[in-house]
Amino acid sequence: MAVKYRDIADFLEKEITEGKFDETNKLPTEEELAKQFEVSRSTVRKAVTQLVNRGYIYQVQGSGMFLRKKSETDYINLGSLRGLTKDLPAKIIETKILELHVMEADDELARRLQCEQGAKLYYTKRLRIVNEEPFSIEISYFKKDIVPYLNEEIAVQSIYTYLIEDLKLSIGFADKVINCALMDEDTANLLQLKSGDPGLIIENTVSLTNGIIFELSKSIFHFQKAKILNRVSFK
Amino acid sequence: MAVKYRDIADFLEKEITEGKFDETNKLPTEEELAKQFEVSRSTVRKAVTQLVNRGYIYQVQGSGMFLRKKSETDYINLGSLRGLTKDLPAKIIETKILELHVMEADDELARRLQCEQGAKLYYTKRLRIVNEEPFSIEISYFKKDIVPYLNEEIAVQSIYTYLIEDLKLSIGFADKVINCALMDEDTANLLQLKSGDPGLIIENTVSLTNGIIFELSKSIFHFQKAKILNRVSFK
DNA sequence: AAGTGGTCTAGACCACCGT
DNA sequence: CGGTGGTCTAGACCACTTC
Repeated sequence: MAVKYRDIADFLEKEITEGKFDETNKLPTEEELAKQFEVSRSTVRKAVTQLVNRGYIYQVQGSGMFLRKKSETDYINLGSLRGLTKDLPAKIIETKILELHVMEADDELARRLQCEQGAKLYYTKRLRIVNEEPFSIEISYFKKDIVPYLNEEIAVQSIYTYLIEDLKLSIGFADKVINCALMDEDTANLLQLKSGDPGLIIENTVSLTNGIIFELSKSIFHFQKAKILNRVSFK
Repeated sequence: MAVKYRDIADFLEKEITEGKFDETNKLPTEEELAKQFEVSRSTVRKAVTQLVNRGYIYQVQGSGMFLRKKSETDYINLGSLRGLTKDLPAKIIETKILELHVMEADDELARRLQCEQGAKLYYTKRLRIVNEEPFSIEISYFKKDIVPYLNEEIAVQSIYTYLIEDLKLSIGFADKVINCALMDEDTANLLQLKSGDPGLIIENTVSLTNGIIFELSKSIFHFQKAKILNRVSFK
């Protein structure tokens, strides 16, 4: 059930964000952590690797494990599944459902979702509002055979929390394409911008751990309000 | 010197990109690879993890290791250090040096580079040209105590190749912030766009493995020509 | 020289997929 | 049930930093 290295990583992540190591700016040694959690050094190293990949720490051979500078909040985190609520914890997030219904995949959608033409999909278009100002528009398509049910109550909150905790889906990987384009009038109006203003766009193709694509989404962000953060480790 | 798991990862990466596994769409089992490379299964798993993180494959417990759909070329790869030449292999890349000189860090730069005010920096501003059309403008600051020498000949080619292969720097991690903003007239002109057109921007703070920041950069991309790709694995 | 992370091994056992 | 990836251990030795 519980996996040790992930538990340890989550535990340490919490300690880090709570500032437990801020004085020294350093984590205990691997050996000390192994003793503390009563696991082998290999398991500690696996946990620590998670923290490196999540962007919290870096390791220096011969020296130790150090905290990375805390990232400012208010960035959209590209490398996580967490969604706006967690990315912008200090803000008030609201969601307005503009559309939500079942439809059939056309040519294009079938190709991009790797499914049959005519396959049933949930379609939703949502307006995300941050601190009472329009922030982004999110258009998503979910394969209905994988996400058999979706309603407004769920879509107003975090769809991903529902997918993971209720439907027990295990998300495997995603392709994210980021670009910038001029918006049409409808989109601009929703974001309280002018037709012809640009939007910052993330297109997302998400697969389960077994490799099956289950979601396609397109998020259009208010270009003056959204910044995307990506923390990379090379190793 | 050579590290086994990295050699194996690089070797397999090459085989994958050359299409060696395209028929089956599947890699050999971990055990088979261990036998082939004459290493332990743990070492194979470490190599394979690299390929997962690089976005080439995904693993399914109980089933095997499968190729991810090849990403279209023509995307800027966010997760790598490779630079335009490798990201856009089918294109002709040219670089025009607009500025290159040593300067001193002001307040703001000192803060962002975590160095003394007045510390010497290399400053360079380059125009990147793809298939004979302006593609992006890249402004970089390098700490001179870490990058003691830089000239036009180097800056016209891949600065990172120089840093890694000649200066033997080992890059540790980076913070990348992506956003979209309207360009001033100078920048727009360089990209053959109109003042007020948007630019797709990546701001990059790069550290060595020992945690010391050595570069700050800002790349402004032609909004109609650039797309950024990020492949994420959740595990 | 001592401390600390990095690589690698050999092996045990578990969890999941497909037949 | 056999095949294959996932977790975990105990220990050896190496590479780098720090003093």
